[in-house]
Amino acid sequence: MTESLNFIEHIIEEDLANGFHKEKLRFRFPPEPNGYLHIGHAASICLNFGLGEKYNAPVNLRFDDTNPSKEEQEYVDAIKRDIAWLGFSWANECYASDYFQQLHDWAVQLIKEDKAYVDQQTSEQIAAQKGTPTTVGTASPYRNRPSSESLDLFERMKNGEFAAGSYVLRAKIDMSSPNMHMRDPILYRIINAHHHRTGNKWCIYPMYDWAHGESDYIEQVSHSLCTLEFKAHRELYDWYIDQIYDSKLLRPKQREFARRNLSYTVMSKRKLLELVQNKVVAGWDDPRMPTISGLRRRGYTPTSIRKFSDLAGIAKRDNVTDVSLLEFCIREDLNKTATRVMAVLNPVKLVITNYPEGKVEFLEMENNPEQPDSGTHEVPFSRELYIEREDFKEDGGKNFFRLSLGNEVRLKSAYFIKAESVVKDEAGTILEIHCTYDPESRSGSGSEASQRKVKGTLHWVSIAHAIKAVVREYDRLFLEEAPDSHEEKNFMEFMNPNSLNSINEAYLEPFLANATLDEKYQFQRLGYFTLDLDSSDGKLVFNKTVGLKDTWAKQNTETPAQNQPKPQTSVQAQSQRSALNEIQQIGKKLTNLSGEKLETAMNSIREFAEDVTYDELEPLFGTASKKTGTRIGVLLSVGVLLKNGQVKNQAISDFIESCKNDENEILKVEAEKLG
RNA sequence: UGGCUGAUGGUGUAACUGGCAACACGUCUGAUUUUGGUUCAGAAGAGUCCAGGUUCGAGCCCUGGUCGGCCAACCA
Repeated sequence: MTESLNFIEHIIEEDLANGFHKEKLRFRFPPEPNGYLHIGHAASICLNFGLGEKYNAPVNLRFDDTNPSKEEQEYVDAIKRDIAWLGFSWANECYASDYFQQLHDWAVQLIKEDKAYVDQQTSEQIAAQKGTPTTVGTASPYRNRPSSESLDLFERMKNGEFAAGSYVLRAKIDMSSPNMHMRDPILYRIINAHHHRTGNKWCIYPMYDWAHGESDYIEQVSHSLCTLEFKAHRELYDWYIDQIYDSKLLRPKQREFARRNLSYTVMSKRKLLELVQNKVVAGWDDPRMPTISGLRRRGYTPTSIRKFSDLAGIAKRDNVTDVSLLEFCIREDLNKTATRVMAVLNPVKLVITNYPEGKVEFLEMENNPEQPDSGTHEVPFSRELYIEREDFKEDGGKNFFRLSLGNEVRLKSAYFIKAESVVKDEAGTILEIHCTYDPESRSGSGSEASQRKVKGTLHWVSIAHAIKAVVREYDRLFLEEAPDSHEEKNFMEFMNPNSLNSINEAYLEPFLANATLDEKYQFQRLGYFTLDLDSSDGKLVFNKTVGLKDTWAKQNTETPAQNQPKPQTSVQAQSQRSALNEIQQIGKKLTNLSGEKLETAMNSIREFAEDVTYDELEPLFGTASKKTGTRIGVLLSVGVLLKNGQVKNQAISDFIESCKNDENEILKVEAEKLG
């Protein structure tokens, strides 16, 4: 199979073609142990480890532990657990902190070469001298301090003689560089905190840029892949390596890709931490969190997450991937592997009046129809059952395939029943449904009666045998597709208040008394569920991973079609593009529309046209005749201009005339209107 | 006002040296079905951000724009 390559693979292939030895390929995944991994990290993990598998190259797991004030062993452990769970194994477990001595020695070398100096200004002073992206910086008064003096001060920094914040070591590069990162970046700062690995051995710690590239070099990583926001760091990354580079060794190269965003959630450790700390969620592994541990607890499988990363791909542009793709991946996996069981979440009592009281039958049910070898298990059947309240309507109507009075349905793996009557309380709520069953129709009996075709098949549990459980259903955490893309609003404002729905008394078939944390279940007709950590002996708690695809629910709710162009109604969207641009955009789609949608589109063009000047519009009179939509947009705008007092000059007349002769009906009609 | 970077169906990605814009999700039909699931068959949906240019031919090359993202932590 010849898969198409992503742009990183193209880079590697090109390097290989240019003589780079395949055996020297080496990658790394470099998390900072300051939080839990999320689905965005999974993209990076799958990229790096996937490359390792593809080229049979080692992949290191390297903890970027250069800031002890934010990092903890707990995070190190969680990160290792998550990567291993995803099914990847790293060649070496590395830590930036392993290289502290080497990094220090190289820093001393830089000072001796007059490429670094100790600064003793406040961070405010240093920031002020840094300039802005549009104005150059100014030199620190300590920039030309003799290197012997810097050497002495750096040694004393290391020995703990100075307070935190009083001294830093800076690289001497270029205070007027257009790249802010090159304006004498800080190499070392003093932090008096306990480091989770080096303890109190050090009180000076290297900054990210100084540690990262050099660590790549030490480990001889060939391709150092990171996200787009580090693009501006690349120049510095290269500068640092230049200072210590030995041409006999491999020189790492940094390349950047776009981070993966998921709709209806946030994907930054800082924001996820905020959710945890504000107790909006129960913890890093809350099943609503986009963390690997959250998804695991929710019931996602490693296969599904790797598949998702595979399908979503990797590129350089900003993106928001729809969660429906993730949901597709987990459904696909679970459909093949989940054990089918029956559970009723919102029960109503069903009495089979012609079934003997006290009788119990144990019926066979397939564990998984997708896997013929998966066997069967027994389900008890009796006179009184629970079915789903939504599965009964006294008068269902034509499109209602479930149970209604006088109507026959099949009970899954059991018998056909026909509803005869209902018992209600004073408020009209149904308390019991009374029905009769056909004794000849038992599933699997092979009888003629058992092979009848009916539209509906319902799931059920026997009341006397059912076990109770808590079932937690989850909805998206945010109501907004991209909650953190609004500059003027905090992402917390978009929280979905109903993201958790806990059902305290759901009824499960007794088979589930032996449910395990590893096993995945399909509650038939409802969705995929998995046991939660909160379960204990006698108290079962299930998480709903994802629902089954539900075309019935879709029919009932008038959800707006998702495959239509989004109406550009937001003020923000409109103000960001010029009116003319909007007209062109709408115009393009015009020839695909008809009826009401066409009217709406044409009207919005007319609205935008109010903000367009003749001078802007005129160049478009020459628009190629095959671009009919654009020409209609231009013509409509001309109409508005004329209405507002624009004089009809020769150019306009010519344009209108050419539209009249066009093949397109709309164009002709609109042109006629303008004379 | 600067530097860097990106723009391809509703969404995410492809398209090697310029050659019929492809795949997946999603959407919509129909068939099958003891899950309104699955499976199978099919459909709709893009003038590749805009305007020029080069070329027999441009998503790709050139020129000029537009719009988005990133960059001024002793964070990573």
